[in-house]
Amino acid sequence: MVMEKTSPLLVGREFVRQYYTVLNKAPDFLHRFYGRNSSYVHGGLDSNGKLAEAVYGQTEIHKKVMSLHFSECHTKIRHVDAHATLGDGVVVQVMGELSNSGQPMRRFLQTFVLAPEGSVDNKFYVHNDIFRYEDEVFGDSEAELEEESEVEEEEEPHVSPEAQHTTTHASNCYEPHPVSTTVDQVMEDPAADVEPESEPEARVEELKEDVPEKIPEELKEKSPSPTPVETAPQMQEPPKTFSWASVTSKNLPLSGSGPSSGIPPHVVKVTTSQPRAEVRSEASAVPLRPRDQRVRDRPALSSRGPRTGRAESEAGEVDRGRMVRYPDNHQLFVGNLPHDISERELCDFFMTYGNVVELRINTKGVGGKLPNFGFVVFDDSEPVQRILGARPIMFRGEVRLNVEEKKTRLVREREARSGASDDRRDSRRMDRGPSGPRGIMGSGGMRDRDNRAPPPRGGMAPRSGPGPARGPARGPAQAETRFSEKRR
DNA sequence: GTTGATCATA
Repeated sequence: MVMEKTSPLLVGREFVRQYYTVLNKAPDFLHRFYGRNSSYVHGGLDSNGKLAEAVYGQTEIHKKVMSLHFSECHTKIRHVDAHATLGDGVVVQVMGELSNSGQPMRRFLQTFVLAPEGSVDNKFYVHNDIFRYEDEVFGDSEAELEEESEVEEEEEPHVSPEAQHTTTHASNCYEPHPVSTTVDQVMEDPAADVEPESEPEARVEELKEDVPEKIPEELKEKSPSPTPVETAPQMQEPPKTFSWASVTSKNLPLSGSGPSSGIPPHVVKVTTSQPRAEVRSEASAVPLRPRDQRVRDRPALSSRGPRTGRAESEAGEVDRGRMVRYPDNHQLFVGNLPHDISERELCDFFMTYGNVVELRINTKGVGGKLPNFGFVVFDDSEPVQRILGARPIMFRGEVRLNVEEKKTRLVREREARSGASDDRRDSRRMDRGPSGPRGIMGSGGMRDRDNRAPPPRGGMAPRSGPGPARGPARGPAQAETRFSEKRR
């Protein structure tokens, strides 16, 4: 399982997040995901009542998109499949429901073929985009509906068992929550005002990665590890900014190349994670090193994970086999857990801070004590820092979780010997202050070349308690946004 | 109250 990072599934999920976010927030930029030879069809019937045909090329796609008048387009993603395909591409199939302009949700099936951008690894653009509404294909007469419903039931078991599990679980931990882009507040970020630029083709390059960046916060979560940025009070604002590009790119080695020149489309970069050394030739992944300079060593991420397994297994297999360990700084020790907590609940809780790659609640103490601590592993150290900085972390609004960066035995011993408490305090102090002298957390590093800094991410605690948390109250909001979809 | 287990090896 695992290796989400490098896997096509990861790529697909990230893409999905970005795509639907753009669709919701800035549909006029949607065309940037495409290239000159891309194909696009988005449901609809032509004058003869037949399914609409595709249009080709970014310019036509842009026109088409505009003609569809996306507005307040909300999407609920029910399932995402992503496989590596020919030419180092990734084929992504999305099943979900979409509502445009306040209309009722309609089920759809959308398939994307993401092709490597070419000049730079890990960058992709949408080469094909096929979207169909279920009702347009199957019809929606009542009779049919009934049948459908029956079918559904039957089918669901089919699909669902797996799909749902995946989703469920996944949705808890890994799945992109349906990007219901309802992000309101969040959007306040500058990004929101994406300037409507025009000339797609012309500017694509510039914008390429911009759009995504500005997008919703959900995407942001993955922002690359923050470059040490001082985050002032703002940090608390909308948290994560991130772009597909950045996300993916965050670990990219090559990212250096800023602009991918030459290629038109809004390119999506994907990151896969792997340790630096591995330059891979294998199918998908490419690991890498974040562009951020602060990256020093990045151990590879491993692929195992308890629950994640399933979800990831679909795609993760590519890298399977490779074992890697998660760096300690990607791991968060969580103590003072309520005894009745489940991994799932914990996962839901921490997902709002970043991508949870693995999570375990220690059950060791079974012999008498109940488990009250666990580890949450993220795909980056940044969420860990943010969490530490957001202490106190209140869970269920009442329990203050004891979150700390995972300590190795050695460290603990050392601390024990030399006044650990002091150390600990110090560390906390530092962590906390986003505004502190060295805000480490931050917003990071998004890669914007334009310097549009992503809004600091900060607010974190999904449910920040009363505490003086430095976490502004936004945390909750954010969390809610995400959770809302997931839970459904 | 409290910091795991896992892989395979030069």
